[in-house]
Amino acid sequence: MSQVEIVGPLDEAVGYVLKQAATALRAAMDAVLRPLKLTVPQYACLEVLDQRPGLSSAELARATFVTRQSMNLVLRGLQQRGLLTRAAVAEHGKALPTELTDAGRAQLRAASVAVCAIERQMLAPLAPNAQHRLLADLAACAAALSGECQARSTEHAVME
Amino acid sequence: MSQVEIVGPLDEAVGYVLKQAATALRAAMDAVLRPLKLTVPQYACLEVLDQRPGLSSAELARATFVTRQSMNLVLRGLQQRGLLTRAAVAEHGKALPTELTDAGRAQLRAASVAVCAIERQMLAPLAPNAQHRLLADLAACAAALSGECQARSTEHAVME
DNA sequence: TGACTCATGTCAACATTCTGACACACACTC
DNA sequence: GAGTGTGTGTCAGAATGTTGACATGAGTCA
Repeated sequence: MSQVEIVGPLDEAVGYVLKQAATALRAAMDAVLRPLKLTVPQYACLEVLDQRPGLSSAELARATFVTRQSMNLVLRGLQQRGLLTRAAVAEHGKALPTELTDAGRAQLRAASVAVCAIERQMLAPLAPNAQHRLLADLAACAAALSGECQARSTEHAVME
Repeated sequence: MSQVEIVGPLDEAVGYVLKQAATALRAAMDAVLRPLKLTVPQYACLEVLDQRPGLSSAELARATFVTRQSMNLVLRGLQQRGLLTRAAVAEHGKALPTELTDAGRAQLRAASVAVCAIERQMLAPLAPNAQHRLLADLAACAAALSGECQARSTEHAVME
């Protein structure tokens, strides 16, 4: 029985530390977003929508790692508060393009400042180059897991 | 407008990529644990308990990033399946020490092998030294967030 | 001793998210 | 044109996790 198959101490397991970091980030974001009356999924929705206006609910859901059904509730809440608008009728297929309102953009701006502060706090112990490295490594890890389903051709690492 | 306060493209936001990696890992773990009739929280519970026998439900909850109440349900399910035992009476305070049974250890062994395979797949694109660096960087990020939160809310940080 | 604080286990109510299911709209093939 | 496949929006139910609350046991300090 080789040691490779045994999980070492938890602090040395990447999965555990990844979960720890994600949990801490989630809690911190939740704390700073609460005064703005925004949940993390709501903020994520606004952020994605600001960068990619016109996205449908289903596309938004994939971008924020939730189901279409959950995103639908999020959108409904944000729409009622006047932070975004959805087309009443579909131009193409059944997808209803969604866009931020001015109020939504203003709210997002405030939230974005708060969240950026959290990110800076999180990355404070790391040098700038280490921060970029972390970003690239995490992206590679995510791709290595999710990419397995569709393409196994990633035999070689793509460096940019 | 200063660029510092604006979240850049999502792919360059550490929080976003962190969430992406955590979600992918969670989904992959869920897939390999399902045949073993284990959920991710259940596996996490077994893993922690194996490394630190005798932990109470509350301690277990903190170690696996859930509430005491949730952990209680997890423990109840695992206990009914004979994978762990809880002391009927508390020796000290109200804490009920928990330990794995032989069946629990066997189940954990199988799960651990599967999860380790996932971790290796996730880390495959990274060189060994990059893997250790990622581990350390993530730990530093988590500490930078949770340490600050604790210090601000309770005024005194408990370091061990 | 008594009051206080802290941690634990547990109950109940609540919120959030997911799974399963259905109908609809478009693109493609035959 | 008819059939098929994919993507989308939506409803309902279930599972999951959380917050709030309470009683209990142990330690601390006046």
